[in-house]
Amino acid sequence: MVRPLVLQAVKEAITSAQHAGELPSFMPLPEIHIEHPRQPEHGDYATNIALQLARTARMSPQHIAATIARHITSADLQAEAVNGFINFRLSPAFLAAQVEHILQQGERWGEINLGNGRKAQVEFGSANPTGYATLGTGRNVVVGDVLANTLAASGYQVHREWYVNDAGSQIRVFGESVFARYAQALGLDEPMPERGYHGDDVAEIGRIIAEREGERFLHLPRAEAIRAIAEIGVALVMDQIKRTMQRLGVHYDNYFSEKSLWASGLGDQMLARLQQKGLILQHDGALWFSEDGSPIRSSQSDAEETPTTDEAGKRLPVQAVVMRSSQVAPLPEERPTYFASDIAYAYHKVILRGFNPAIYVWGEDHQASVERLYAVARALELPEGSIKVVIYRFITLMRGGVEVRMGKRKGNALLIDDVLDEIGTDAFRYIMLARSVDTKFTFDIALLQEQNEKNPVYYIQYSHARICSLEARAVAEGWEQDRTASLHYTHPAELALIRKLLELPEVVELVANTLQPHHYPTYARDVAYLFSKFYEECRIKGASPSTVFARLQLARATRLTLAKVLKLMGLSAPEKM
RNA sequence: GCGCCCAUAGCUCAACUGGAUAGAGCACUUGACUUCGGAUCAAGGGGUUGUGGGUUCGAGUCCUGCUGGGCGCGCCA
Repeated sequence: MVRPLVLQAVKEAITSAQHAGELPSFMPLPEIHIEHPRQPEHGDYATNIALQLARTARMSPQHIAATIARHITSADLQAEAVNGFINFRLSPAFLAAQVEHILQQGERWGEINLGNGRKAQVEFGSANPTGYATLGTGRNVVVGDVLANTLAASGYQVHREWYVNDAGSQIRVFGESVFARYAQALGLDEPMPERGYHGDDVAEIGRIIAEREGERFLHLPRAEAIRAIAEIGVALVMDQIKRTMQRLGVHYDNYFSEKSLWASGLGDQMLARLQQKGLILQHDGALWFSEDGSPIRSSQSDAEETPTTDEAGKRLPVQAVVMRSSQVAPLPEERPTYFASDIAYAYHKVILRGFNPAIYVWGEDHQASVERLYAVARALELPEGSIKVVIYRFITLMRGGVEVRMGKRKGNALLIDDVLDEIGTDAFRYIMLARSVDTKFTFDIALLQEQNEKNPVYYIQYSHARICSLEARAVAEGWEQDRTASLHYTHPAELALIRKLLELPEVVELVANTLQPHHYPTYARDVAYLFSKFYEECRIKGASPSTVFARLQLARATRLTLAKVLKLMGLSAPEKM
């Protein structure tokens, strides 16, 4: 990576200036930021360190910048002090050497080492197994998958997991819904349950069970039949979800059952541990987790919303139910709350399996759970920073210019499979990635086909295919007469392209640190654009032997870069289109 | 009522986490190949970054008031 080299040069220059008595000693030296200036005439990298030091040094920023710039000795970096900034320009020789470096790295180009081989997990998808995977889950899955790719490219050993919420009353309601559809498929007039799941997917599952299993569940006691059918239904839903994930190009290492946390006894074990710490309290017949053991503030069902902050706006300790009372939940298996399972699950991830970080990808409807999860992490004394939650904003679905409120129970949710039928995996993934997770975006199904043809993903893939074709042609027609010439680049389009290529590891680092994958599409488009410009302005065929070689090498380095960023996004890098 | 998030070009979004003249795509206007893939390239119009204050050398970015929107605050899942 280039950035650390610049950083090192700045540090050395400051030290050198201090030895020369031209700068005072700064105790402590503030963090030095090396950034890419927006304006190309400001160079390849820049730092504002002089502006930051001006106050403590009691010198003008201009003077400090000039002093530091004077002490930059690296031959690769040309330093210039302007307006208190220090701008750096990479020498053409250095840029040429970097092209060779990229080619040497090959498929590993762009990878960095933040993890040192540590185990990391990304848990994503994890939609309730009460229906097929929907559009909202699509955003979750693609974001999670790309974060996993990024950690894998950052020196982590990455584990991908889907959490199957196969416990609780929702499964009973789902079972009742499937049972009704099953009975209807067999010609009976069975009504759907209150708050049932009305989607076509649930109806399909009812039909499948009717076909495979016949009438045998009609002869069982109702509760028993529903339990059995719920189990079969969940399995069928998960089968379909797995097929959808395969279409999306996502490979999970594990599907983790919520129920297993209680079957293994880990759930109760964790509650006992927290109880010993005095953090589990009984209240109105239910068991509560109280972050600091303070009395339960409220549980009155007719009360206003329970405040989460006090009058001064300070966050109140987290309190939440872990075990429902027998009055509310007569069935023992429906007593543990989601939150109770989350406690055991977090422990299982971080302590039993050693994932650090364990990253959760959650929709914005789970934002209230984030503070709770962090409180649990503290209570269980999980290592600081081992739990990280990414919250993404919902997708607004438009049908014919009208907003549609999607709901699994209502049965009007748009399925991933249906969208994939329309536009394919690459376009779908690109759409899901191109926006910051903090932005809610609208998905207009009427404009889908029309907009799909203009999807920037094709522009990026086209560049890749074009380079492949270019290389093949160069070989076939014997363009390269001299493969030993030293690389030399002078054309602005060449230099601009090389500079952009060199940013790849920085982009990987940025995504790894911010957990925001939308930087890849932006970057990939920039690379493709600069390549097109280079391609237009710098002819290869017919140039001098050393130029042909240098430009083909640059094209190859571009292909490696595009292939890598496409791979990070989980997109195909076609050789022909 | 309280909390989290969002508001940037006609539309969809960026802006490397406080830097220098806020950038792309789409749409619109105009131009460019008898040579490497036209799914391309070049040029142009389009902005008081919702709004009022504040912090500082410097704010789309941080704090704060307001406006509009999304989500949440349950012994739902």
